[in-house]
Amino acid sequence: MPDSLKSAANGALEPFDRFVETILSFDCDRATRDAFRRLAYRISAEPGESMRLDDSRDSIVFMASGAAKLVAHVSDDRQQVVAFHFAGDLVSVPQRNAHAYELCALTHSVALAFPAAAYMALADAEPALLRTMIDRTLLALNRSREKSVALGRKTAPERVTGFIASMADRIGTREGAGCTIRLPMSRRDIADSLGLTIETVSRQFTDLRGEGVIETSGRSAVRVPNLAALRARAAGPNGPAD
Amino acid sequence: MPDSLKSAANGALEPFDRFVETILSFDCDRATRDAFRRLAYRISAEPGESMRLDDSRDSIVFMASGAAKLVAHVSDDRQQVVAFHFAGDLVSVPQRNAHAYELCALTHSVALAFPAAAYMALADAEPALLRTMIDRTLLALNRSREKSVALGRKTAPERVTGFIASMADRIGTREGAGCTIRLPMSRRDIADSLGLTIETVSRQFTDLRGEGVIETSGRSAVRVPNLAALRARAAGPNGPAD
DNA sequence: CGCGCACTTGAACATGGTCAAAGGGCGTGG
DNA sequence: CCACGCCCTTTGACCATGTTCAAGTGCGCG
Repeated sequence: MPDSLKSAANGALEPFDRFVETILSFDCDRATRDAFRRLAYRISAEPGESMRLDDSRDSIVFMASGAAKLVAHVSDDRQQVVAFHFAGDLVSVPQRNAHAYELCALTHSVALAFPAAAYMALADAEPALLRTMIDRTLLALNRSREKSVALGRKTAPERVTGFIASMADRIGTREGAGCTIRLPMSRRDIADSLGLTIETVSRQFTDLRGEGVIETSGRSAVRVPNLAALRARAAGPNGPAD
Repeated sequence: MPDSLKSAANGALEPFDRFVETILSFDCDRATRDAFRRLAYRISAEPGESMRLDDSRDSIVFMASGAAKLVAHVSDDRQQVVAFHFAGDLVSVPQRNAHAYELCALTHSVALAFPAAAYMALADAEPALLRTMIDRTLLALNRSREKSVALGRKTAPERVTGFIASMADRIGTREGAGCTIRLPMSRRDIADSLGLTIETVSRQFTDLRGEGVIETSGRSAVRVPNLAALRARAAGPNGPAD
């Protein structure tokens, strides 16, 4: 498949153009932009495929299109999805150390990868970009903290409800008081993200369906008739924590 | 207690001097340094006390001395310790939103707090500082991800062993192949950090003691005769994940 | 020195996991 | 276009890890 066709599917934009538009959206001088272009390498991956990164050093990955999961491998039969990422996201993937991290495509994805050290060296010349990096890293940190709270202190029903609410915010399409979501990840991915098993996730979906909080059609489509009702359930039986 | 005495206990260094030494350790011009000094407000807290931050906006807190826990409150009877922080750490504390976050002293602590937005505005003039901020935020992100892995996919024995190994690295004093740790946090704090109950944590300590992996004296002193043996246990029965 | 609170220990219980099997979406090939 | 079949998902029954509830122990502060 020629690149021209692929970029047409992505809104007629080359991955690097999308990167410039999303990340270098300040007054970035031409030389710097070209330096980033030379540093970047293009990655595309099909569903289930791992994004081939240089795992001998930290990487920074810009998701030009698609959806991916960042997975930490604990042992052969245990893995934890640390985060989900979608088009426009900037993902920091650490060099393999204590746990092996892997960025794995959920749908057909195109991304740009950079060696983190060289990327940061370039960014040093552009304070505006450094600010963007901080803001995005802080966003990732806050999401990660919220995940810790869920994994450490929430029940299975709360985790699943919270997950659906979060996906509604990130990739749902609003419809009045409700929302429709096309989930790109499998029940296993959801389970590995929430620290549960596929069976438990499935049972929670069934319960939510029974209570009319969600409707499903097929494996991936979820409709939330009333977002407020969903969020109320996600906070637990006592309501919001303040 | 006059400030002069307190700073003497902290190695004869005022909190702000410690901040300059640790964070503004690049060639920072005088005007900027003074601007940071005017922006900072000094906080000191005794064990169990919450650090009084302006919770209407994000804060950046520099721990000049002591130890603290960053706690997310889920409901009255459920809380999650999101991170522990020690002298020299820079903590990003979000404005209260979904969950109420609180930075709470474990030992007598002195800190400098800044409104995050104003702090970042000042930092914009100093790329070297922005880099420091990114590096430290990434460190926090990686620690948070590792916590997610532990909370989502590790057993109680693995979590407790991993916790002790982590504390050995951060605040332990090496002694040949071993290490001695003075834990500033209670069993409850450990439990709230690991997503367990105090009883489970206590039982794990008892087991580790029985197997000779740790020795304890009093409530807070832990000696690890062999750090390698501890780390081997922390990785789980299958050994490291690669 | 003695009191209180943190910690430890024990026994019953529950949430979610494991094991097993049936059902159904969705891609493939006819 | 429809039928087949794989594999993801759902459902059910049993089980285990960690929680809950309850009682005892001892560290450390006043």
